[in-house]
Amino acid sequence: MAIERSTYKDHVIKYLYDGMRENRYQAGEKILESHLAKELGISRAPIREALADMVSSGLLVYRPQVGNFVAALTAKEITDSYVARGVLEGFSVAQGINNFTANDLARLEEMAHKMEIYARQGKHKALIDIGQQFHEELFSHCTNAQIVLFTRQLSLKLHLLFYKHWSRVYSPEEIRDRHLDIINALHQKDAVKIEMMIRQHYIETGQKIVEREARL
Amino acid sequence: MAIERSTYKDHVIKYLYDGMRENRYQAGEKILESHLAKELGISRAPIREALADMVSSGLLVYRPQVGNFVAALTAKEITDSYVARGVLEGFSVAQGINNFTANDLARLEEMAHKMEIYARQGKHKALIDIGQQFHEELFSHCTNAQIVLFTRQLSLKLHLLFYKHWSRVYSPEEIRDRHLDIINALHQKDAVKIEMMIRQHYIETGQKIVEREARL
DNA sequence: AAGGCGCATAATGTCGACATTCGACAATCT
DNA sequence: AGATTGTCGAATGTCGACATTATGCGCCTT
Repeated sequence: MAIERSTYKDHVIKYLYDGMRENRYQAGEKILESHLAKELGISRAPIREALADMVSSGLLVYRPQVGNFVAALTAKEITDSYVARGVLEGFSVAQGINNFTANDLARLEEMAHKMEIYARQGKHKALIDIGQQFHEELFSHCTNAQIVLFTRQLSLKLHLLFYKHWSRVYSPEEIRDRHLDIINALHQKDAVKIEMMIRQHYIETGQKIVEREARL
Repeated sequence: MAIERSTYKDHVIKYLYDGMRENRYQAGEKILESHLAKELGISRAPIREALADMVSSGLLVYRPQVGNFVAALTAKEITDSYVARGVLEGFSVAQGINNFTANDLARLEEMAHKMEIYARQGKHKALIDIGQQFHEELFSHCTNAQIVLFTRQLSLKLHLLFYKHWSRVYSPEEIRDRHLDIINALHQKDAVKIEMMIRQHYIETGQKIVEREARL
């Protein structure tokens, strides 16, 4: 498979992202540099850079002198990651709470209803996409670039590793209500309340996902 | 300068850390791969890996096709980083609040007093070292590996970029009291209180550091 | 048969060289 | 003079090959 121009590293990263989204890699699987190099028709140098990048975002795990492996999180690590996401996104939204316009809130509400519909129809892919958008919209109103960076990093990691579970741990009504609760708190402009609500939201979601993983 | 054995990347990282600690690099300065390669007597490959690693921890900034530069944070970015640190370390300590033994608390108290002494004596290096230890001790009782990881990353970044300011923005008494306040809250085992106290602590410190930077 | 040792294989770590791109300076034009 | 363009040097991006190390298999020993 050929790749166009500009720096190869980003192409490799995108290639691996897509691969994970399409389930072409299993948790714990080893990623061989030379295989990727052959697949993409480039040398190992940019491959290595891409892998190192994904290690730093937690999608891969690196063992010196051994190689890179698709992250295989333990139950505790899954819980921890969701808690961390809750802490970060909770603060993000609270910090940016005054930057939401009426228009923003209306759009969020619409998304919540769309999510319910997609959930009922079993359109998991569409549901997951909107879910991503919803939360990206939530925390991107935060003006603290450092927090947004961490939040987005965790968002990506959890998305790629657990997206397939997320859409199945809540009923359509639960999905709608949980998101509407957040929107209501946004209307009230209560920073403390929304921080703790979102934190709690992710803690619960993490627990459900761990339970679901255990069952498989 | 020769380097021993095992993977070179870590040596390069340590070399750059030390260089930053010893003020051999200025904010915004470009890091030339070939210079480092010559200095260390190795090829550019491990250098590039080390630089990429430091980019991911925020110590360097990377511009494609141009190079790596020592991070030069704007006032807003400094503020943001300290706020982020406060959010993360605040949660860390709150989460691990029940893991502190009486012994731990006694050690922390001793550190606080040592810090006051060093501050009075103008022993900035020793003061800074104990300060690092104090906070490492604080957040490392947290069992959430993900949060600890982020916290430690920010801790390192802020340390290397601003350590020289930190020891000068508070009086010896302030340093002692601010840390004793934290220890008192730890005794009370009030998770919410300590989370917000530490968060506030870093927000204030960030502001002071920004003010001090502006004056130079 | 079980366990450990050593070798073969294949992957990662590192290297030096080449290709490509950026940034600065000089020459030219308006 | 100021701005624009062309050129050149130097740094990054990429490559292919070599050095080194981990892992698995087979043989040997007990």
